[in-house]
Amino acid sequence: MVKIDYRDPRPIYEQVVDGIEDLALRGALPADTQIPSVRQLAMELSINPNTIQRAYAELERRGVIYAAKGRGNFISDDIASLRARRLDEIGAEIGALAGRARTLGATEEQLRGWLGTKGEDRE
Amino acid sequence: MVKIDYRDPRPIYEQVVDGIEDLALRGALPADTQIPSVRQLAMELSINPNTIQRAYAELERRGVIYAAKGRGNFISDDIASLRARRLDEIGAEIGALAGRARTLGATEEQLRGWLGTKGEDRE
Amino acid sequence: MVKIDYRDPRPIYEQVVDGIEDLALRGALPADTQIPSVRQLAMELSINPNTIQRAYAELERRGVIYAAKGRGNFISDDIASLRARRLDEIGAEIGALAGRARTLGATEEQLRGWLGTKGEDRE
Amino acid sequence: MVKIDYRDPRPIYEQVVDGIEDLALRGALPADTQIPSVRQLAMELSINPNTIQRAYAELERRGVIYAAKGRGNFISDDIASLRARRLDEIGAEIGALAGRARTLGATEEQLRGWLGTKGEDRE
DNA sequence: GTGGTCTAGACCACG
DNA sequence: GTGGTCTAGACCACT
Repeated sequence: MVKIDYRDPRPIYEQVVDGIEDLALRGALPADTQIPSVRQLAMELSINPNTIQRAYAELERRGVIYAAKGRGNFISDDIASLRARRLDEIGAEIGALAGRARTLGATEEQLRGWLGTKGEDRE
Repeated sequence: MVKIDYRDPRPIYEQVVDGIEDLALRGALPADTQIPSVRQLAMELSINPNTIQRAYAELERRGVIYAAKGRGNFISDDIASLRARRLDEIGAEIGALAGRARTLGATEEQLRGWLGTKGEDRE
Repeated sequence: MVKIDYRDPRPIYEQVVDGIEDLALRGALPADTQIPSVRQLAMELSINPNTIQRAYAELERRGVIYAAKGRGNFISDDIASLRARRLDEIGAEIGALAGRARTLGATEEQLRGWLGTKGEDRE
Repeated sequence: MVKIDYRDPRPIYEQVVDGIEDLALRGALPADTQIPSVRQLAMELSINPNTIQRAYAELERRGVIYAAKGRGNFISDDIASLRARRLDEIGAEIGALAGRARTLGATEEQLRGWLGTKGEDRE
């Protein structure tokens, strides 16, 4: 489901949140898919259940999953709008970075180069 | 010299570091310019001197300033290489974000749009 | 873990940094080993926790350890490259001292003698 | 006489001490040579006379110069022993560094290489 | 419990 | 006056 890297400086709950959100936004987990229960995922990852609980709460707050009492947690069915929102955020970040780069003297050519091209895996 | 935003989630010392580094990298503070003393800036910003001290220590570690006991802190020369390094970092970040955006289905047109154009201030 | 010498003119936090870095570089602390918590080591050495905190921050900056909020501090893997870098630094220092010694009239024989021989502990 | 580098992290008085000691030990200033008065050197270097005063006091303490009241300061006539002592110190430092390098896995060949060879200017 | 940030106040070395 | 170190004690985020 998700991999935890203990050397990652990010808190564990955040790694869980990001991992599941990523799967959902990329479509790897279709709408209404049930995700593991808190206890189950906690066991799987050898992590304190409180940590998973917190991650799920955050995912629900973000609208990525919804909880059905007594039945479990499920991927939200409105992933499209979440994806759009996320893209907006990324766009804003890129815009801010580009502005800062220009301030420091970056050329337009450099900027376009950093963006990479489709097919190339820049990350 | 620098503005502190208490709503900013970043720690205060980091805001100070980024603020002064920005001024230095943009060339607003020429080489060997003396920057405010620890105590003075602390008073100006109504911040504990230790916090400023920590910020200045980080700036010295980064090579942005150099400190001399009993004399004060000064902008380093060789800002050029720091600027180049910083631009590389920004480039890598933009590349990573662009890659992630493509994964989520962003079009090349969107990406170019986010980059903005010279003169436009996207942030 | 580390010994503090109050007659040593070096600041305490630096003695802690050097002590732990030494253990890590020599391989006495394998990768991913957890080191004492800030508070625990502070108590052990009868030192203020802030001082230990500062030492650990420096160690993290140097890549000797990595920290995870709420979990603790751990020895970094990739100690090998740190060791190589450290050896380069020592080599440069020795070279500089040797040059200075020659300026003051040291003979090549003296220099070789100072270097000592394997097995002999010169310090 | 001596050059002050304001970017040098060493305190100014130490730069003066080291500079003059260096000249004396290398023989550039023969025994009993008169060195500039406190005021004169202070003016020359645009430095606070107190700072020069402190440097001269340290030089006298080290036996590099001697003060003749009312007549000025002069290079000591027993430079030879000072030089020998200084070489001993350097030797000890090199020995310590070599020991540490061995602990980190340096080979004897590396050590000899760092020492450099006569004629080569390693510093 | 863990690490990280901040404040307050003290002391030292340097100019 | 300057920067640098240390202590004491508080608060926050994370597990």
